[in-house]
Amino acid sequence: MATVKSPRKILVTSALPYANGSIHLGHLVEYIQTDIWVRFQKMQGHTVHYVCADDTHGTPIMLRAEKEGVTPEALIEGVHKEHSADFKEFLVEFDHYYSTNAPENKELSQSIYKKLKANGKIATKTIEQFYDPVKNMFLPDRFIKGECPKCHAKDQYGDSCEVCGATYNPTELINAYSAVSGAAPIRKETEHYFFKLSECEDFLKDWTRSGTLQGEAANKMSEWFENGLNDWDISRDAPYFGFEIPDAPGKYFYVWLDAPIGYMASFKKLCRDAGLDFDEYWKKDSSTELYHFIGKDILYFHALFWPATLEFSGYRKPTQIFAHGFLTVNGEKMSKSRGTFITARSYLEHIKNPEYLRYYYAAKLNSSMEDIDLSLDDFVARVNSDLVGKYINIASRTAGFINKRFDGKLKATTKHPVIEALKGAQKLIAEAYEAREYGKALREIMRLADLANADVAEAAPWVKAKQAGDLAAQELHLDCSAALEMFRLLSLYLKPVLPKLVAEVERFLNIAPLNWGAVADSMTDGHQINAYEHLITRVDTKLIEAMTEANKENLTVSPQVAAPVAKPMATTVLPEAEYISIDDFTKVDLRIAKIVNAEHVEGAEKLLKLTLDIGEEKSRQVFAGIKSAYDPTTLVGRLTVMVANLAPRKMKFGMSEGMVLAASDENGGPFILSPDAGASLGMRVK
RNA sequence: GGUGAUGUAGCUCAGCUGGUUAGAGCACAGGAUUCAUAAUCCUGGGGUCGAGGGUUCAAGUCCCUCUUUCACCA
Repeated sequence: MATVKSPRKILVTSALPYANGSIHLGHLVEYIQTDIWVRFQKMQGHTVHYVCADDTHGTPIMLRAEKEGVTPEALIEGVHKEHSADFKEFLVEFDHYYSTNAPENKELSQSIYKKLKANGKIATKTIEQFYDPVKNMFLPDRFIKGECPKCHAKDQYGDSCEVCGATYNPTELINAYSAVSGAAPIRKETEHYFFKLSECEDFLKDWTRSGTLQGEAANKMSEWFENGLNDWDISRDAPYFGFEIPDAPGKYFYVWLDAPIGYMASFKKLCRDAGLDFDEYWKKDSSTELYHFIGKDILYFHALFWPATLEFSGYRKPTQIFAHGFLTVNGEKMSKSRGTFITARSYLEHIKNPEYLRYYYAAKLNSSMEDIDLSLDDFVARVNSDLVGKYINIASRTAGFINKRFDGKLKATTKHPVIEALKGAQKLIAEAYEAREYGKALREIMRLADLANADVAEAAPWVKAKQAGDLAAQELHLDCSAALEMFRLLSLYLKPVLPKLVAEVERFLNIAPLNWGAVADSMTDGHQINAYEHLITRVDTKLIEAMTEANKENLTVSPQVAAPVAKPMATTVLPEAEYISIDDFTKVDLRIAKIVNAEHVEGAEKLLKLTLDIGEEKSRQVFAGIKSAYDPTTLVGRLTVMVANLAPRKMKFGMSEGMVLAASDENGGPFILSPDAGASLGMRVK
């Protein structure tokens, strides 16, 4: 498969970034992963088109534009420029980078919709939704805020609580308000359009089994199948920034309907500009290949809606979906407070060289959906040791002899064991790239670089350089030429990852742009190279520190916009309406309880079963969500505080007759309470 | 709550369909070398492979239970 037989025709996409924010290090995992694959395929001599676009529609864009006092079109145009510049600097080389807000996309979206409708795959249904009576618009869940029904944290989103992690429906929020106008939302009926995904189950099950998905993704799919497929709501009511649905005034396509069609639209524009045949790539029985690189979070859209949409509107389906995991930084979710929420721009400003990051990501990437970790210490160590210490060092330590002693002319090398080993690794490396096992490819390449360095050490050119005589000179010439030939091959193998650096290597070695076929070549007798100038510098740890510091500062600076609102919250007392009376408080019967037994609950992840004695005839059984912090055996015998008059509640594992109190926040806990010495079981807490 | 992943040396990770004394890079220690932006080479220490059961002649690798971290769904 590796070397060119008949060239393949391949269309590749990366997921469309939303035009509502900047590209950050997490996004870049995917674009770098895709770009490496595309460059590798192009080096193989295949015909590859790599397209992408900004995802520009939806309520968040509309509202943000409004807030900034610009049109949505102006907003997305600015973001498009910013995104394009970021990608370019990270050497992500799209053949076309478009926008979903483009005529081609409108045309395709509407015609696909019409075909789905003609195929009986569209239904309408009247549903009830939240509506902002002041702003006169329907509200997505994310734009409804209120008090969490579980922990009563304020200002939580309509779908889940960021403080306690509870999930719920917007209807359950206490004192719900619209994040847009602040008004209390009302319920209102509206007619929506649905794609009948429920009718596509058989097709999708077949498609899933056809080798289009990674094993883990297929597992995920079967989980979804078990739950049953629901019809997909594809319409939104005006006002909405997007495309209108044909013959449905005031109804717009939901952003996720036209986003993947944006892949087609971007390619369509490329076809028009470059004279390619759109239908050859998208017609139902196309023999070309189509690959989508995505994050695992959007597998649902790409593995269910998207193939079904294509199938029932008469297009080809993706050859494969390549899902990757998320990025963590230093083992944790990217965090603004820790300074690890790093934008592409911020990286460029501080670290400058994008190829360090490309190399590090490549070293960590494989074909699975596992998350990958950017460990900043490891990043510095790895880049410095692999790239500077091993790879570039080979040229750096031998080129000087060639230039000084031999006028920059090489000696052809024959039958050198290390060069043979390097050439012999071609297949393994190509297979690893093809399978998106970049980590494996780079491990092999670095093993070969070690071999090259060991060979130079054994040849000891610096010894021969001091010896007199033709023989020593000839050997010196040969040894250093061989080292540079090794360097040429290593450069070739690294080129998909480090295109810019290798372009400089090509200039230094004075050779044509390397492609995979050049593995078989060698630099010939008398080949003239250029003077060596050092090609790469080490990463300085200080730059990393400066970057994380700067990103921390960003956070403390930017909230100033919100500060006038936020500040009074912290300093002023609660408004009177929030007070409770002493009577309210005394309704809560708090008691000192003795934990007489505590045990694990089979099948429960968070719960412990406690038996509490508060001096009643019968002890109480209480389930408490404290398993993560307490070993049951250490709890037995100690005193704590319980709510004795909480209504008993039936839980999956039995009745819970009360509640123990515990403190926690995002930094830790839960911590249960203990009374001071002297308190005894059954005492009332008041 | 359910589901899918995940846990291997100080750090970051390899270990395919179970098979000799568990590997790499970095870090660390000792030695060599000085061509190379302190890079390179050789040698070495270091792991009850998350925990406990089980299957097997044989398990990091298969099965069960528990546990860590992460994600998705409701």
